[in-house]
Amino acid sequence: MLQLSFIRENKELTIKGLHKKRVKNPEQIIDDLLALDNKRRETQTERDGVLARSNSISKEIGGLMKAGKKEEAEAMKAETSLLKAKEKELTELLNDYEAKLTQMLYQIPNLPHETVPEGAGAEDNEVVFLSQNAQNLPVLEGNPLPHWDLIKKYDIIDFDLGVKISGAGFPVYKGKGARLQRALVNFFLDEAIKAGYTEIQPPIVVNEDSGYGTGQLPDKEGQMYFINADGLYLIPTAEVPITNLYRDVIVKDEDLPIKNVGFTPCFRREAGSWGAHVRGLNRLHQFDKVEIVQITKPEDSYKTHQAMCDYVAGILDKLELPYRILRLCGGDISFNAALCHDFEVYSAAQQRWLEVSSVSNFETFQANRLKLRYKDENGKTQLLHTLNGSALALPRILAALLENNQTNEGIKLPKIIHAYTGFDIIN
RNA sequence: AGAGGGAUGGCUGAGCGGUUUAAAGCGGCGGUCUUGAAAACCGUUGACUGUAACAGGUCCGGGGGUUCGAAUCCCUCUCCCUCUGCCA
Repeated sequence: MLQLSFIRENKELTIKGLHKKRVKNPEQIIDDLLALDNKRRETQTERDGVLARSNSISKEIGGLMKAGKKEEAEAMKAETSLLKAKEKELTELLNDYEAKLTQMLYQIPNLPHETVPEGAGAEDNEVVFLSQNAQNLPVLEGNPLPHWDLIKKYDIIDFDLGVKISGAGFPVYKGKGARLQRALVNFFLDEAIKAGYTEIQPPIVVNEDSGYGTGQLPDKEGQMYFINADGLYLIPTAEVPITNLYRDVIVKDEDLPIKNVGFTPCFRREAGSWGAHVRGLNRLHQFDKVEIVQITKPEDSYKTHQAMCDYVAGILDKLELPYRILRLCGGDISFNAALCHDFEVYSAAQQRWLEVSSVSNFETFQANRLKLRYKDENGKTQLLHTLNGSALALPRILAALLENNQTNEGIKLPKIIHAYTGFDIIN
């Protein structure tokens, strides 16, 4: 969430940013927020005065009791009952204001970076890069099959078996399908390690605090699977556990920047979507993903965002997949992000662009909730910036690899992965 | 899962109702001394809130209570350790 102090000091900037994010009537929202903030601070000042008086009386009573002046001490207790009542009333008021302020802040999205284009939705996203092999979109010869037919033809992924043991959206990977996915995971992890990331294997269930820390809660509660008996959530992305490692941490200067990578299954309930665009591997309840997470000083985060985008682009190049990079517009960018670049690969049989990665800079938006800080050169405690990106999400990469590389002989895999799979064709 | 013991500042650890505005040690930072370093000695050493700046307020695992006053007493939750049991 945004810092209240920032909003107080940058009211116009905040309102401008919220307009770009297509928030309705931000003037009213910010006015209400600041009015409540004023009331809160007045109340706190008043309560603190009452507490200060109570504290000093208690000390005096302590002194008198010690000196054996019991009667004088008793006399002083009279005032305290009044103070106590007042203090209780003011504290309740203060708690109420604070709860309301927090609720209001939870509803306010992050402000977009200046490079984020204006726009209402997906159609206004800006294509900032098109890979060489996507300049002319590949056209497949003969009767190309979409991946949901290819997986049946070669018997490498079975949705029906998944339905039998779990439900829709839980595919079973078999034989070369399973081996290809495992190979890709290893490839992605090795690449990240080469780029200086530290591999993390986090738990894939998290507690409520972690859900709040990275912003899945309170709003997106319905998106996560919840284990009622233990009060735990299945993670929707490795971002949640890996970023929450640093919740309530003041990071040492020499440990910055933090670069972590983790492979986990991801679980998403994603209720209510139907049709061809969610067929096959396009949208699942459980899927595998390798995620990169960085934590940087504020002045470094945009340079880091670029580096992370370059890194993801490099992997797609090695996989020889046609892709484009979109800079999401104000209306389409996620609630938490200040800047987000989506990577989409072209899946030639579906003739569709599939989102395979999303690289975001959250600036201090997550760090503020996480209380993730460092000491700047003046010794002052400051919020850090958090960033993350998929590198990469497996199912859609798999879909594109299968579709784009199909031939009459079988699916010919890109060279880079042969050493990982131990085979070069699925037939 | 049963029984018992714990949770205090970056770490170790005292405090068990009123100079605790948390002792002491270690570590960190600054200084004296030194050609430099070590040792020794001296000083310093958290977070949040609040203010123009002070002041003030909050924080001893979380929440609630008793009291004029709680790190200290009571209730409750969470987590950790030891023993027993179970187990990949």
